[in-house]
Amino acid sequence: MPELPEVETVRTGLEPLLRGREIASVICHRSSLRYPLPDLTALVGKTVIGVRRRAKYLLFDIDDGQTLVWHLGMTGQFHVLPQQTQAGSHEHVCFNLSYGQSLRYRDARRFGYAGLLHAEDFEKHAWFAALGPEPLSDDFSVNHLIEACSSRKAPIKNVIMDAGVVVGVGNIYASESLYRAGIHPTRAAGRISAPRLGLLVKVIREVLEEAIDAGGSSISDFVNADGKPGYFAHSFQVYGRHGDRCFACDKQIKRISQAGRSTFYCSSCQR
DNA sequence: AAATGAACCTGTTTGC
DNA sequence: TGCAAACAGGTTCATT
Repeated sequence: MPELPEVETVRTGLEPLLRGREIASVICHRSSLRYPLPDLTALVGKTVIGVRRRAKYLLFDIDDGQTLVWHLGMTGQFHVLPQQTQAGSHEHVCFNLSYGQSLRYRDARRFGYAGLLHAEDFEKHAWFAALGPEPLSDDFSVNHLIEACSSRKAPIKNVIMDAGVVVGVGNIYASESLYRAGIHPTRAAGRISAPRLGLLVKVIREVLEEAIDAGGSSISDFVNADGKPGYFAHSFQVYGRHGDRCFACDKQIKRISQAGRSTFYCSSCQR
């Protein structure tokens, strides 16, 4: 389900609903998702003091100095519902909160995972230690991308999806960004000029910011904490449009497979 | 070293 | 229509 804009949309929706809420009880319907779940009952009686995001991870800061780290995988969703609401299908965890509401985690494919880490050094954990910069921060500079691409023979699409290079760019926004930058997705990263990589940095930022402003992209089932879909899918130029015409040049959008993922591009506009 | 493919799961779409 | 194969927003691990 989620790339960076979708996770950020979830974070924005959850933060005001959770900040200052005490966790009254926890109901766990299974002991493991992708990995075994941490002991979530340790959170009973604790208070959520904030919700942050790093890469595609949600970070629930707890008042005892711990951070509940949660990755949504492909189909993970968080919803805030009244406590009396029946558990939905594929609902694996329910946190009952003060003031009669509950935070529910639902995840059909169960690729999501969670951990309970110490807030002050969570970035040393294996999930975070090798991550590259946030794409919307100044650390994701033109020089950083030039450095990461230099002498690399891998296709540029694979490089911008490499979380060690830059985080948060998933399969949708990789295709959309390369289209906007006019760069062919199979081009070797090390054979792209510095000005073109500079343009790529700029458009990755633009695409992600526009998607966040639109509340994310809902392809089949992405919804935010209020159960509302995002609208950025209406803005796709290439993703999922294979066989249809390019809005710019009228040629057919192509679909290929790279590293096991579908890539969409225009062979005329992207070189 | 770096790149591909499989694996983890279930639900939905596509194609014969 | 019905069934099976293909495919889906992510990440990690094993195998070239």
